[in-house]
Amino acid sequence: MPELPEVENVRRSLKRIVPAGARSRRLTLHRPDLRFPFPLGLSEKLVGERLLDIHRRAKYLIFETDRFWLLSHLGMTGSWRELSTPALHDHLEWEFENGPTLVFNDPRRFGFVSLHDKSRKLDAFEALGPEPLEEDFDAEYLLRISRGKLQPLKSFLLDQKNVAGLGNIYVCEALFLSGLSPFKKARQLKLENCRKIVKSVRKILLSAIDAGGSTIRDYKNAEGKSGAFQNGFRVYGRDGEACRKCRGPIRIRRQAGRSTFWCATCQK
DNA sequence: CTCCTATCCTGCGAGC
DNA sequence: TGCTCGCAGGATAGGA
Repeated sequence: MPELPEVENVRRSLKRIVPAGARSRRLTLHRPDLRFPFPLGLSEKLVGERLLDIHRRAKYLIFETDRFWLLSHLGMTGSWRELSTPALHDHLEWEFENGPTLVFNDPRRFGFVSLHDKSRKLDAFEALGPEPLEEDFDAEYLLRISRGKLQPLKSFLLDQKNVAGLGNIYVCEALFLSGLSPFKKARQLKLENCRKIVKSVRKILLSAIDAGGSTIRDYKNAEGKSGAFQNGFRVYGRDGEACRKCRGPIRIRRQAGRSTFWCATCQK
């Protein structure tokens, strides 16, 4: 479900729901695990902790409390919301004193949460590449890490250790904007191509964040608001339809287990 | 190494 | 209408 723009919108909406410094009263689990078992002693450890801030790294939400980092990955169908009516697949409830109760819901259970002591080094993100909206994601970096790689651009940009936060939708959209084929080999990239990619990725992500993310089926932020960026898709989910630029057909092909959408005329 | 496949799980739309 | 099939926004272990 959620790529960087959706997670960023979830983060912002969660911050509007829970007042900074709200004290954790109780955390309830409705099953032992999601993708992984819930951390040992999760509920006990978080009681009395204040929620100081909510951050994002790649597609991870990071709840910062007095003593812990609580990481939440949404997988494909994970969502946070303020509890009003209980629903099927509500797995975790987090109550705050004089405040709301947050609920994590995840039908497919590909999501997970993990708990990390702030006094220890956080190594959960060590394998992740740079944030695509930060300065260290630039053309020189892309050129350097793409040397010798036979991998097609699509898989190269989906790989979280190259750049962290892109998923299937935004890679397809960014590649269309860059005019580069998803099947081009990474090692064939020239510096100029890398500039195009960096610029396109940034532009797509910023527009998508602004639009509240993309709602294909069921994505909503924590306040229940859907995204609107799906209305601006140039290629994703548009196979058989006319390219908005050249009027040729948008095509779809299976690539590394995922659907790739592209325009064979506009992307070389 | 590098790259692809299968896998975890539920829900839904297409096609019969 | 009801069934089966394939696919879905992610990540990763394992095999070629």
